[in-house]
Amino acid sequence: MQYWLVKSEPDVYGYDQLVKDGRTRWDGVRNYQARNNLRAMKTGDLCLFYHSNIGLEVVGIARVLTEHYPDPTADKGDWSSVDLEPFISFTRPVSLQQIKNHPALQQLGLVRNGRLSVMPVSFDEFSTLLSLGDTKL
DNA sequence: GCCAACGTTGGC
DNA sequence: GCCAACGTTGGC
Repeated sequence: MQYWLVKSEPDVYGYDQLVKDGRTRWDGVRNYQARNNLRAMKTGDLCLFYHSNIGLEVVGIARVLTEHYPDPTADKGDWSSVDLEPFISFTRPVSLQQIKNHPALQQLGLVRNGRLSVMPVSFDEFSTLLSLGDTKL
């Protein structure tokens, strides 16, 4: 089981929308590093769901439903998508400020490379974020 | 709205 | 293969 963090702008596609839809295709990724991370996802992996631009907080967790397949929204190039479903909503969202201030989260991709939209997260980081979110699995 | 950080493109 | 120019992302 691997852990990830995915970013989305909530005015484009927020966690609430994922809950409403029940599942969604995570497409439109056009960055090689992020794409390679998508390709490494396995069914059942858990993704922390971060709201960028607006909110700036981790709001919940999504679950990987399918392994990667060609991104149908890409008319050229070699891009991939996976499908996600909502898994659990955080009792309390975890702000970027909290993350930046937390000693155990300094290695998080979100802190180190603010522009990467799909990144791996260690089990320890995942656990830390879960407890900051006042949430249990 | 600004700007820093990063990725991509294209000329040489 | 290098690097300057440009575009995009995302926090502030």
